[in-house]
Amino acid sequence: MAEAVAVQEELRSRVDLVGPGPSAPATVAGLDVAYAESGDLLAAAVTVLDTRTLEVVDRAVSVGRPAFAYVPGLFAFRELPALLAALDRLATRPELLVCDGHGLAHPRRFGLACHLGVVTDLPSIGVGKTPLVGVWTPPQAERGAWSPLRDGDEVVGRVLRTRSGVKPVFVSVGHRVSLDNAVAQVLALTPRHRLPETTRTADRLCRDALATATRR
DNA sequence: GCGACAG
DNA sequence: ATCTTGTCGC
Repeated sequence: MAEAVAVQEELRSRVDLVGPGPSAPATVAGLDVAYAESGDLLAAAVTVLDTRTLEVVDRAVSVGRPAFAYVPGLFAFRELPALLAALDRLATRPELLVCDGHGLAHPRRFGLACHLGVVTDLPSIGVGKTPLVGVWTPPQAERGAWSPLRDGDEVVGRVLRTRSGVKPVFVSVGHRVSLDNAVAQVLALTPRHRLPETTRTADRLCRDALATATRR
């Protein structure tokens, strides 16, 4: 487990925090993982959406075993293998990865989104539903409002309101994307729901894959 | 020492 | 993450 931390400290030097990343990507990928109640089986899914129509144009899944125990801060080691396997099965090359979890908003500034970005060398961002690190003040109630997510004296992300009057999401940079662009991409992916269409479609796909794998 | 703690 | 019912609102 100490080795995992060492790996993060080593790889974090490869993170590109400047970006700014694609301003108008043609395709964006969503990644998510579902677990069986038994906890010994999981399904990872990647869906690639056409950013203009938000329709799924490519998809891939990977069923396997959790590669690591769930430890906050080392979360990537648990899902990364399966997610990479799913990414390898994609027929297309997405221009941006939208991860279900954090990027820089991590105790060592190397969350899942950073890890996935560095390993694939693809632009990536993290969109978390709940915080891992940082303090913030609630953003205004209107969609698009945000407030900085601060950890110590660093701004590690933004608390973004994707739907008026609904609980905000936590956006942070993963790799090769600027924070401004990360927020712009998330808003483009949330025309009607709190979570990006990318994570919603990936979530449905991995749940279906898990159900299929379980009943066999 | 006692909590908090992505999914 | 997963286990869970009804309910309020667009």
